[in-house]
Amino acid sequence: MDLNESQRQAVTHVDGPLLVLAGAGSGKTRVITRRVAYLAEQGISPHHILAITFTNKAAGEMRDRVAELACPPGATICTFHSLCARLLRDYADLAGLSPNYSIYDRDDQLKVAKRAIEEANIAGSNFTPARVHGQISNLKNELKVPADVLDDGDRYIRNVAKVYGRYEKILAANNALDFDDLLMKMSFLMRQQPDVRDALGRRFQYVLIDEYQDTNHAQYILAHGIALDHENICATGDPDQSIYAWRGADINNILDFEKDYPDATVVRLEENYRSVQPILTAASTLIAHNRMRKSKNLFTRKEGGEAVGVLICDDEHAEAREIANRIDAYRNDGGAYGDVAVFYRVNSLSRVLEEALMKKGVPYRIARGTEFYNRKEIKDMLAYCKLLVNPADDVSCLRIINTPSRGIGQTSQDRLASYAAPAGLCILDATAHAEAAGVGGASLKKVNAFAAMMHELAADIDRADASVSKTLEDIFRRTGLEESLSGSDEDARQARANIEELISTAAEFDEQDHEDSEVGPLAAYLHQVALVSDVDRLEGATGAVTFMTLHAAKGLEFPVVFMVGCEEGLLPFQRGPSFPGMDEDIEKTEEERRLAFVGMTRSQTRLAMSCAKSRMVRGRRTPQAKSRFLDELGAETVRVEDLTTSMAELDRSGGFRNRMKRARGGRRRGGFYDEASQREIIEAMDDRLFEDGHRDDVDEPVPPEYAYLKPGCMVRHATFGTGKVVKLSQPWPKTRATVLFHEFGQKKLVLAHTSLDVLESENW
DNA sequence: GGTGTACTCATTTTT
DNA sequence: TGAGTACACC
Repeated sequence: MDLNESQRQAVTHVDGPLLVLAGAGSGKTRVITRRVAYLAEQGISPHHILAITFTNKAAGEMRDRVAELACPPGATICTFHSLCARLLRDYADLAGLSPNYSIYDRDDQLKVAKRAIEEANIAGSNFTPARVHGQISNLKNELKVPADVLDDGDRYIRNVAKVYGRYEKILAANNALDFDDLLMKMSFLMRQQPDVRDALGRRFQYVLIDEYQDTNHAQYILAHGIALDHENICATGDPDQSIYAWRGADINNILDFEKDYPDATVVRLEENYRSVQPILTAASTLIAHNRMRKSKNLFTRKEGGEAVGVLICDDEHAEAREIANRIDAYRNDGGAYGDVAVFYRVNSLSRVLEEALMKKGVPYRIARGTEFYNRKEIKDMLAYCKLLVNPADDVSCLRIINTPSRGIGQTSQDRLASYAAPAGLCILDATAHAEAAGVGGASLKKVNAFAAMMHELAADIDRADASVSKTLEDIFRRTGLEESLSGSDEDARQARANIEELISTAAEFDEQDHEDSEVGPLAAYLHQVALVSDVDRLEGATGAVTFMTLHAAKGLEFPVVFMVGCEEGLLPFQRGPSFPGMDEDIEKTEEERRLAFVGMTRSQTRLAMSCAKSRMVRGRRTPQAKSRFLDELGAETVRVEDLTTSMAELDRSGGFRNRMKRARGGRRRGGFYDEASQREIIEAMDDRLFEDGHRDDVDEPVPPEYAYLKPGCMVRHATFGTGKVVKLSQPWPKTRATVLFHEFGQKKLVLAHTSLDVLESENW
């Protein structure tokens, strides 16, 4: 067997609780997949095996790898959320739900939170939907209902409890669940219905949970509930990689596993197959500074390897330039761009890096979860589906009642809503009583037409032969979405392509068999889609440098890694001011240290960590101190390179910036061009500034970079990346431009909000 | 529905 | 600084 001794031990352990403490890069995934196959070889029906992961991506990979091991199919390999979604459909009656419930995504959840705040009549900057929703989410993860915190000592929490109560009422009225509900309702169901728990225990006789260090309380209860009788529970994870406490993950779940199961077998996977010695030593030395952990002795047999670089730079621009140069050099030495990753603590650090790489012509990609399913046209389509499956879903109803616009304006919507509420109707029902609701004139006809259309669509779905893809096609055509997107502009083209893609994923879904008899295929499809984000898309070698946050890096590996912004305040992250001697939250700092550890242990052969002595933070140049973590790496395996020059500060704070600023009437941004290209721009444009760039209406020169913004220019936007200007909505001076971005289709950008950098223009 | 402007707020985000 | 948003106005 191609396993080391401890891996073998973990794989071949069959009955009873097992804790696998899997160090970074120790072959954990291999152990889990082999273990599933091994259990099957021992004559255990795969039907009785449940493997739970945190992401669909991980679940998919595990399924593939188990299949490769010639394991008979039938094991349940899925995420906590998808497991619960399925069980709640099966047990809908017992859970007091209707199985066609909608699953609300983050946007929908925030809409509900917003309404709940309004209804609870609580205002204040502490009560933003996002914030309150976060609190509610945490409470749900702890399996707390509003009543549990209604008498809390903290007034803020008491108010949150009020909103939480309203929030739950709204969800219930819409027959909808949020992500946390899936876990919470299922936990409650198991608690209240011993029969359900027994049945699940009998069905899933072997339970495996991956990334156990990131489980929250609800997930803990679920896993242990299922395993209550047989105790065949195998938890794998690494406490040193627990980085989601802020989202409710409880590191004590893994630290206390042996208390929960005193008989547990504990296996430590300590041989690292990923990193060279200096990287592993530095990372281990760093993490040894944490007190809340199980000590581990990671080792590697990989010989050699360079010392970990610690780069000290003048500022973020110097840092970015240095990294760009090194990536360039690596490539010239025969390396591939795709080998390289750059990690940062916060997304905002990516900008300067992007600029530097772009200037060097180094291709890069940013790993963000900007999902396919977040696009407007996709969400519109799915909202129609949700509404058809679940007419009570007012959030979806309001989303599409006037999309595409069909003359049902805010007023009519309000009338329908206020008619529906006291009558206990949903809004879709209310459209059948539009006249009674006070909708009159032209709007009345429009509402009636909408009601009739939805009625017809619903009737068609009920026909037995309706496949999901066919339903989607019908919706696209008959709701007028197709017509509204029939234009020839890039926006519409992209939207149509996206919808085609959606329909083909639905066709794939149609191909699979689903035993789900509780609900129709459309409902099952919606539940699946709601729980899929496409981080899966970040795959394969692309020949580009990869940028991502430290959080996003978990589970990945790269030959070459740069970690930027290793400065106090950024890593460890701290909001607000701090000073020596100030009380610190040790647990938070330890999580930050784990985050640094995760980042470092992603790298296979080369690792450089950089810091800058000064950095722009929220529009202010701020002196930065290097991260304490850099001092905790141990001196032997680290090579410090001081790249600071006394000249640098002078260059940038010098007269040129001010000149730019004055030329721009004291507004707009700066800091993108290096001095040489800035001079070039100014010189090229000095005599044309008046002609092209002077605003007649305002006695103020136009910012030079915008004066030359024309169709064909390459531009860069902080959120969307680089793109090409398709058109300006009117000739300059203007405030809006349409830009074609490779990944995001066409976006209208408001230049008055200073969101663009012009990269190159034929006019220069 | 498009446009301009004034305001406020600023981690990480597997589902 | 800069981006999203709320709102007023056409």
